[in-house]
Amino acid sequence: MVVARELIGCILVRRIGKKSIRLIITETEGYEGPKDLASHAVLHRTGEYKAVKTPRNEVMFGEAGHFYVYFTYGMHWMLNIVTGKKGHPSAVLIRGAGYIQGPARLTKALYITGALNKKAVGKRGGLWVENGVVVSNRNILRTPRIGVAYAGPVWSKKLYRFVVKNEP
DNA sequence: ACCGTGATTGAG
DNA sequence: TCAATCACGGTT
Repeated sequence: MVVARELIGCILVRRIGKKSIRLIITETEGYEGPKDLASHAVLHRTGEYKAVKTPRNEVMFGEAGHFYVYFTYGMHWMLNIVTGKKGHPSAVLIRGAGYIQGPARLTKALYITGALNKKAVGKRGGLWVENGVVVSNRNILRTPRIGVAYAGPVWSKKLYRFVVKNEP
């Protein structure tokens, strides 16, 4: 959650050939640990919830500083950065940056696909984060995460979403 | 409010 | 095997 907060105001840089796109991160969501019922790392088995490594969520169980990029709704890519210690699956979903609102629009605008999954955050992969502007707490809204009703009454209400106020 | 689109998951 | 679901976005 600390990372989700810290990423607000940082600059997401995407390099495509000789050109780069730089966008200030404006919206993030944290998914933290093996108890977070909203997390892809936690499988909803009958009568039991458990953190289980699968081909899709595997990278979440590894070292921090790698991308978790997954495909959903048959057409959208989602960009996350793994943040937890090894074996403690956690990630931050980047939901908005610059003028772009929405996680699927962001990946589309930055040409982000599953090719970046499991890659390290850095220039080698052509996608990285730099220090940007300082955004104070009073300019940040904390809300429940979006689209996680399946996580149940407790976990769906956690204030794990951070968004810069006054976005159009 | 409703649907596209296909990977992932859990049930049989 | 098969059917439901989905960390969404565009259209009605």
